[in-house]
Amino acid sequence: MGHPGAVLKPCADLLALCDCNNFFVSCERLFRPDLEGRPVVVLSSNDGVVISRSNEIKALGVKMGEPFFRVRSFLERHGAAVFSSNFRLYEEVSARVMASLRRFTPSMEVYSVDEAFLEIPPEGKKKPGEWALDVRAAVLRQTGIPVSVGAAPTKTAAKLAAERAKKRPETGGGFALLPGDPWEDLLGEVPVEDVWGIGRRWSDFLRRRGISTALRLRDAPDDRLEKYLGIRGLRTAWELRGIRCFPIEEREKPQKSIQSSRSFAVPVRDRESLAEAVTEFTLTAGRRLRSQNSLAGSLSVSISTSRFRGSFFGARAEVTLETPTDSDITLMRAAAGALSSIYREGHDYEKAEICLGSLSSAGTVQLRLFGKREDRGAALSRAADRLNGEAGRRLLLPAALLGEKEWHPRKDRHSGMGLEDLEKLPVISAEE
DNA sequence: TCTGGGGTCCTAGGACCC
DNA sequence: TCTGGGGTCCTAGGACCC
Repeated sequence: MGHPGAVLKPCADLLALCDCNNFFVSCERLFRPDLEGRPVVVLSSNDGVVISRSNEIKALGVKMGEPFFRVRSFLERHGAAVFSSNFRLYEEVSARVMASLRRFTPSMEVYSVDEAFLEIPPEGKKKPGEWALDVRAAVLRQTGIPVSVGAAPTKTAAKLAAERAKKRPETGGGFALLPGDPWEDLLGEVPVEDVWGIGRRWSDFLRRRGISTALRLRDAPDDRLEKYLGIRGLRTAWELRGIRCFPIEEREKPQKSIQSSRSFAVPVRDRESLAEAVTEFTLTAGRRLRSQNSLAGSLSVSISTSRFRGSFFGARAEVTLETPTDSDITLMRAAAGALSSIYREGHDYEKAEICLGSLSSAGTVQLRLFGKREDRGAALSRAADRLNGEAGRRLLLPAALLGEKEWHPRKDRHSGMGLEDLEKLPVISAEE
């Protein structure tokens, strides 16, 4: 014992993971009930790779992250519906799912756009399996999104429970994994690489040492785990023993860094286009910076050519800002300076990225340090946020960014749907 | 022709200070 | 010319996640 930082707390409490099934696909199906039962995929930016798959697609053997060009004709042959990603829609639907979940729990952590950990309330602890099914039914009724709910003493175990609920129709989409025999049985069936927190490198390493299942990971010696996988790996094993090491973190913490990047639809050679892209990404990051009420203390710009063709060139420059800021004008100026310090002619650039770092709270103290000019820039940026927010698109922007750009990511198969488009909503008759 | 975008945490090693 | 221990902070890189 004596592992500092690991919270040794016997599992009197139960928590649950609620995981939306095939989330992006399910969002697209909200507007296209005719796609129920049909193969559907959603593609990444630039229609590059498959990032969400319906069950029918999974059954056809199409993998997550598969480049679209490689499966395109295969998908056509099978009559699959293909969508470009529409993150604005997915975020709106996500907010509704989370609101629906909050009614079931005193404490909840939004873990990702399609997942949340919930503390199970006292009444749910008596029959956690039934409680899980209730949650699933309510979310489906209220939002139209199918979810899987797994209940267990720890997050790592709840992940396994939710996976079981998703994969086995007989569970009805809800499953409770409680210490005892079923616990051992299930852990024995789960490949070690399917455990939350065990990725490619670690599972290869573990398998080479005969640790091929979640059960074997649970029973591996602490000193070896800590030596080879570090504290995170050790905690994962403890969680499989039913000891809670990763608590539910209810309070939403502000992000510590904010990045914005895109691959270009076509290679970019000239400095001007690259500068446009960097400016656009800076505006995107700036808006998110202000929305979480932070100031950036540093900013970095990276540019690179394709990883897949020709000889690779990449460069990165980081600048420390004189004063932490949330002014687009200051950020854009810094980004332009960083870009010109790394730009080299003669390369086919495929991607640019900007990252805001050293974030601090835009609260009390720093504001007094601001000079007048900085104040104006920040105020202007916030006014733009307000206008653009109300319009639902970018109305106010630098002239250089007006119009369609060749490098803008392709979205040939965008559904164009949003929850605010009432006229576009399909009319369906549903039985409750 | 065509291969995503956005995060977090941990650790090792170097710089620097006493 | 050779030579110590210990602490802190920072950064880069690696691992993981969705």
